[in-house]
Amino acid sequence: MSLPHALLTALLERPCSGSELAGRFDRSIGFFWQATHQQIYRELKRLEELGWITALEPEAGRGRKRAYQVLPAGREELRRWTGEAQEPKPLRDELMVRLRAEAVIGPTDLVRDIESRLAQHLEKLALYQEIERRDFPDGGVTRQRELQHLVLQAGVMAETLWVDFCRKAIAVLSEADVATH
Amino acid sequence: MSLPHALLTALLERPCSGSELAGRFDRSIGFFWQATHQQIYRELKRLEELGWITALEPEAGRGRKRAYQVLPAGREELRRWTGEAQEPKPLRDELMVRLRAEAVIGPTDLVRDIESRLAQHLEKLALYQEIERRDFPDGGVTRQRELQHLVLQAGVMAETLWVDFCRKAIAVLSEADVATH
DNA sequence: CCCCATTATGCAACAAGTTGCATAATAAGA
DNA sequence: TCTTATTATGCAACTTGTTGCATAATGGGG
Repeated sequence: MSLPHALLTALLERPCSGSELAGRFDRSIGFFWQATHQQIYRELKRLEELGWITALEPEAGRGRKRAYQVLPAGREELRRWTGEAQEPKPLRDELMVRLRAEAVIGPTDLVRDIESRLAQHLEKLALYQEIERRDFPDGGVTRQRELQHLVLQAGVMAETLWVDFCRKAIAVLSEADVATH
Repeated sequence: MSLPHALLTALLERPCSGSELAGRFDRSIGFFWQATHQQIYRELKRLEELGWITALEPEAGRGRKRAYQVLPAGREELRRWTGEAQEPKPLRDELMVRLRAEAVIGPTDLVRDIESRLAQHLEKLALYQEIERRDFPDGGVTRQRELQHLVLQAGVMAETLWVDFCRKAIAVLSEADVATH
């Protein structure tokens, strides 16, 4: 159960409409949580029924766009959920299955895909580092800023890990399969 | 669509029964892919209907345990899937949402949960490193072994990342919230 | 042999993610 | 002003993961 809480977080950061949320989940929030517009609308309806959020009147001149804001009960639910104990989620990535599969069936086109992934991860790493420079030149002045920076750092660390791992994988996959290697 | 392929991989590594698969998904395969026994049985039935695997006769003296093995069509499907291009899956972890939530609502018990997580990740890291020492003392002699080692290394890298990250998070979360900090 | 505990298999309901499709409202361009 | 493109909202079907529950077979102990 995280999409509702991600929505509550996003709306507490800034009240906005369903479609703006969809945009934010495609971009900034999407760096650490993803959701489709169908999901978002589905969930907004639920959150409203639970009394955790409320819809504001559409702004003048913006006839249809309906902004949502978090109610006290929603804020309290987010506080509860944030502080509760949760199990870490184990690693789970198709790439691991595919590497194990190649180990047993022999060479496939997997190395080409990993080369493409390497490029993508390098690109994303550069983007995160650029965002870091732009948004957090001094790290973070308030606790809030520091925490936001921390989440971005998680992205940097993850992309760095994938870059390293792709390089390792390409090295192994590119070797000729010599029996007494 | 990865569970079917994870099952094909596991069965190619070693034909076995549904319950043995469940055990393997709780342990070794479970380090990089997880599945419940309900899922496994559901999927085995599907794979059999697709003609990708076949059930062997129960072994003598093992009246009920039914082993499965992969058919040529299943092997070919696994080869196809392994080599196809796939998008990397972006980072997606509740902990990031919770950190962002705490940034906006203020202090919660999150730091306690992260301390507990740190211990869990350290423990798992130690376990993976022990497995690495035991199973791959020389890295890997064949391509197959090298690829298996590589997947284990991914686990080591991931746990190392989480240990580092938890430490960073604890440091930030433990600071008193001073405005002009 | 009998009884109880454990194991192997599997149905079912629900939640959450994914994809397709749709309508109405609004904005932009001619 | 009219037409077309874009945007905002949202229903629906399906897949995959999660959890509860169940039965029958097998194993172990008394």
